[in-house]
Amino acid sequence: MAEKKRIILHVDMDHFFTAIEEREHPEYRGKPVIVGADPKEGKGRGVVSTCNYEARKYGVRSGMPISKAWKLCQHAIYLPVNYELYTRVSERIMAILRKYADKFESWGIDEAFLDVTSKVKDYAEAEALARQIKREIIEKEGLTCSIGIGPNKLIAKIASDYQKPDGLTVVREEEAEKFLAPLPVRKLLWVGRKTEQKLRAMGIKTIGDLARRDPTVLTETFGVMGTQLYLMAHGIDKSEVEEQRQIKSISRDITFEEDTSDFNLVLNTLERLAEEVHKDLTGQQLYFKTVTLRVRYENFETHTHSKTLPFITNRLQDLKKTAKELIQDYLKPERKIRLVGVRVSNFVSAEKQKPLVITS
DNA sequence: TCTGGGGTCCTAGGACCC
DNA sequence: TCTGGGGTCCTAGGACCC
Repeated sequence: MAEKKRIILHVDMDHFFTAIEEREHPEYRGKPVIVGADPKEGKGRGVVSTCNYEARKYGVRSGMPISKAWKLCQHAIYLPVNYELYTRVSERIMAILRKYADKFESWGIDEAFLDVTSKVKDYAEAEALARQIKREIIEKEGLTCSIGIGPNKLIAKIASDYQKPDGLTVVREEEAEKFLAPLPVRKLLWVGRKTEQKLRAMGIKTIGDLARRDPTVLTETFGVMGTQLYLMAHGIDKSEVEEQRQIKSISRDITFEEDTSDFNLVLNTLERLAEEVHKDLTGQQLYFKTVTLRVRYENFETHTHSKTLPFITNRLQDLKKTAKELIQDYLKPERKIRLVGVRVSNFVSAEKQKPLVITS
């Protein structure tokens, strides 16, 4: 017997951070709200994390430098990012979503994929299920979301973005190519600014343009990504909704308030970051082999330098010592530093490697 | 446009081993 | 002595996601 066709939902919370802030502070409603870096009267560093729809009317967008947001909308309510709060809300919402799915995959703090294949018999039932999910999130959390329904993750994701906020878009398998064709290539997963530019140079603007291209040419130009692009343009995506993804790395980095050539400050900051990474690491009961240091100079030139140890460890002293060794080459009096960061990776199961483990 | 922070995946070159 | 091929690991950089 043939496999039952999958039905996948993608749930995307509407302007999540600002929606939570508005819920906590009803007096903000109807006003432009921007969550992100401190604008400091237009001199602030960093970017907009999320903005509500009132702020978007002024041209403010997430990812935009906060100094530009300030120019566009000085009278907005500017708030710092309260991750602890958003994480708590996110965990409750994910718990709601999880129970509706055969397979569940969270995607960042405010999105999730649900494979509901065995829960519904057709798209009409899937739509009813989506309405029920939206109702429950409104009732329990007072927040709206947009949901896309499709035969795979790609279509579901693009569909959830199609009508916002509080949207619900259903795209059946037989409608998929027609639905995608007029959309700009940028809507596809993994097509960012650079790939969009490269495609545009080839005369490809819409997903339909892409679908008509010779797949071998795409593969020659983009490698593995080219094959993927061709399949996506035809609405094909075989990737599964994956329950638990394994952690591959843990990192912390920080941009200084001002670019600095104070190497004591840089080293002390690096120690602090190493301690935070270590705290996470022990919380997850992981052992690492590789340490990567990241430095960004004032001109935004960014370098990484990494070292793989000949043993696996979870010791803070190994992390600190290696990070400090790795940064030495980058401490140059004439080059001011904008950012430092440290990452651990190459995790090895402690069980398997017992004879080599060094513990504190 | 003067560009955060936490992640994943891919590529390409070189070292090293058989 | 001037030279293969396959496999794996490491390193640095870059694109992309939220």
